[in-house]
Amino acid sequence: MNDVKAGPEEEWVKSGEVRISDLAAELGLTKGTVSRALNGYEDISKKTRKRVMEAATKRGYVPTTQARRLAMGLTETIGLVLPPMPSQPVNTFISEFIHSVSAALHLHGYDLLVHSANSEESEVEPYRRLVQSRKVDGFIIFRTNEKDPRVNYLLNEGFPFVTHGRTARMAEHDWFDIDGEKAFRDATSHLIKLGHQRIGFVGGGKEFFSAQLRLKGFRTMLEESCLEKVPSLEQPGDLTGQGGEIAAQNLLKQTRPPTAILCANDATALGVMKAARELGFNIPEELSVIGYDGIALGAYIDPPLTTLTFSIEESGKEMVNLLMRRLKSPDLPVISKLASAILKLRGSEGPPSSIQNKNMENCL
Amino acid sequence: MNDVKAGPEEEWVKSGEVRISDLAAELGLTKGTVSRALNGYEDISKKTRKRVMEAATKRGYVPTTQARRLAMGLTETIGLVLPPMPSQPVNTFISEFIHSVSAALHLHGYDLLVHSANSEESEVEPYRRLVQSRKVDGFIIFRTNEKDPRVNYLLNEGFPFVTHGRTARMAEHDWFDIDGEKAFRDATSHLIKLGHQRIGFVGGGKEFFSAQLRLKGFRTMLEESCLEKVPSLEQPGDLTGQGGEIAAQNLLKQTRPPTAILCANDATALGVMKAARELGFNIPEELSVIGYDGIALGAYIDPPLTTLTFSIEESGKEMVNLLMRRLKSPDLPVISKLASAILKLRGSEGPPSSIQNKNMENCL
DNA sequence: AATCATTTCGAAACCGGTTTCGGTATTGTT
DNA sequence: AACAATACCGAAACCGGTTTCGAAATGATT
Repeated sequence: MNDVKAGPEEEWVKSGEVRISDLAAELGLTKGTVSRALNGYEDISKKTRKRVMEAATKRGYVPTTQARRLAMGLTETIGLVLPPMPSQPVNTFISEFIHSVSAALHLHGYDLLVHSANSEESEVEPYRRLVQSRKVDGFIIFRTNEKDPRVNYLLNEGFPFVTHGRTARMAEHDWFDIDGEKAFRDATSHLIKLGHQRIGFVGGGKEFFSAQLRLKGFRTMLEESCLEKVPSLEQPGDLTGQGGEIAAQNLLKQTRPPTAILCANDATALGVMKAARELGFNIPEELSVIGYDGIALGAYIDPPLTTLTFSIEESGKEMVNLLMRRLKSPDLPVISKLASAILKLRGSEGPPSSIQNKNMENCL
Repeated sequence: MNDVKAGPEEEWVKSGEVRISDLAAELGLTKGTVSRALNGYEDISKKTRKRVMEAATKRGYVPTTQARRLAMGLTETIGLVLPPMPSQPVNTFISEFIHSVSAALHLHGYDLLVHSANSEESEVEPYRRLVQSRKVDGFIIFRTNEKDPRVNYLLNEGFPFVTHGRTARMAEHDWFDIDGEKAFRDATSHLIKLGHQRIGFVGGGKEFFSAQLRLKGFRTMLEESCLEKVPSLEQPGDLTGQGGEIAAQNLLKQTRPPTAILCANDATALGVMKAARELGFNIPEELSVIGYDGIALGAYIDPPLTTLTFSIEESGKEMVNLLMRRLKSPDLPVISKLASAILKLRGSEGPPSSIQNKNMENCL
């Protein structure tokens, strides 16, 4: 019954004011004992444990996070570094991803620290800072490059992390990814079955591993279907709408333009559609377009954009699971998980206007 | 030169391994002295300060954040709680906002803790938890309601925060907002100048203060222009595409449909455009549509969506400034900042097909 | 009843910093 | 040269928890 603080009785109602030493003094115990009682140690009698618990809830005791973490030598925090924002952000992926990662982390008692990279400094600098100041226990990395400096740094440092996307060193770290190769095989196959024979592809930057894999899926399916690979039908892009416009112009101004265009993402597809409209191509009658990402906005445009979609929520959850496993037992072998995208038909694709009905069932 | 740790010389290369006590021992000083030297106290001689600094950089010493924060009694962290995700997020606001807030906080040495609210529990629960566990020093709140439980809780608790958006208690807390009323006056005025006389409005939920203010701006300008207020032309919405579709159907199936529709946000506008297409209205010839938010994708649809836009980056910066000011001097009077949106003409509006050329210059 | 095993808790070290206080050593003054 | 003032640094408390260790109290065993 020592005075917690000079003041009226209601003082204790205010949250965040009672410390473990207050509880201990009030109960006539030491703070060590109170701590163990609260944390379920076996060497506390049922009776005193009950006393402690009741006092704790009554007084609204919540341990001070900073102190707990310092004592336990962990931060219970995961870092997520946002890449520099594109001038025209087109995708809601990031916010959905943050949302799901944060929710999943919360189930494990972890917090999410979001840091933004400014474009002037090196890509790994934010990671280095967070590691050195010991602000996080691990990282969630997304939008990996094939040769990823962030991955190199963290591997070298022996610091836990999981990537969304594969890298050249994927055998050395946990990762989660969408099977973009299969996705684009599926989409290509779908177009071929519709009767398309000249299919264009607008890719992403060479640095994005995922974009490369999507291209690979496209090529693979062309080959399996005995369609010749036409280099001029493969256009580079940059995963933006503008890039899509330019690429579409390159494709559609050719003497024999493609009857369908596959795009490495939805932003690109929107640019392609815009350019196609301006060049007088009707979609989907004269040109089929398929994107990748499943952005919700795609359902509202005319025609609605057919796209490859996947669950961002699942991505977040799975990545958190991988990371938690790694934090608990750092020496387990690396594992990975590949999820698949599904083709969401919405209307921007259809059979080509003039179906040249070659027999394509057997290749030779 | 006592052994820092048994091991080879390279041990110190690994980051995050050297503590202040290591430095102190190496220099023959106490850790208190080292700390003061590093933090610019005046009672340290130039010579030893230099010695300490050099040793610190040489050994790559970075103070452990948790310990610093515990000792100093602050978290240097700001909390941002994400509202439950809509099933069809169409807006990139959140990710841009997080990005700018995070970057601005970083300039002040603060971190951003992102927490996601799950929809089952009370809206204030995440805030309560973060306050009680002392994980943050303040909050950034966005998407305020007129009567906002979060604001009530934090005001009652005396905990620092800034809102993006006004509330019923805006006189009691710092806030930043976009002048949605003026924005919608401008947009309405623009439509009236184009010759529109029957203008529809699709609002947001009644709980969103901002949506109410936008409606108010719409009504004000109608009144100033001597256009009669037609209740059936004001439709409620929910800030989603679906809500926009339904509202548009209600508007366009009327015997005298509006020639233009103002939407409380871009998602709504997309739904309106979709419904209009399906009902056979050409945009902008037969129906003008204007949205609010300035989403980048609006530029890629057909026709490109005219919208009211504002700088999300500025919003983030300003809010951080307000919050930092509050943290530094808690007793300063509350201040607020109102920024304005600008009308970005992209093509989804134009003069009505049949201009009834009433003289509207003078009201009476 | 003496001995041993268990249960239960207190004492104290520790996590890695910051900050206050006081004591030398040095400088300045006359 | 004696004394006061100042510069500089060490010692120790502190932030608020966790965890180890050992001792006292209790219970079980023979």
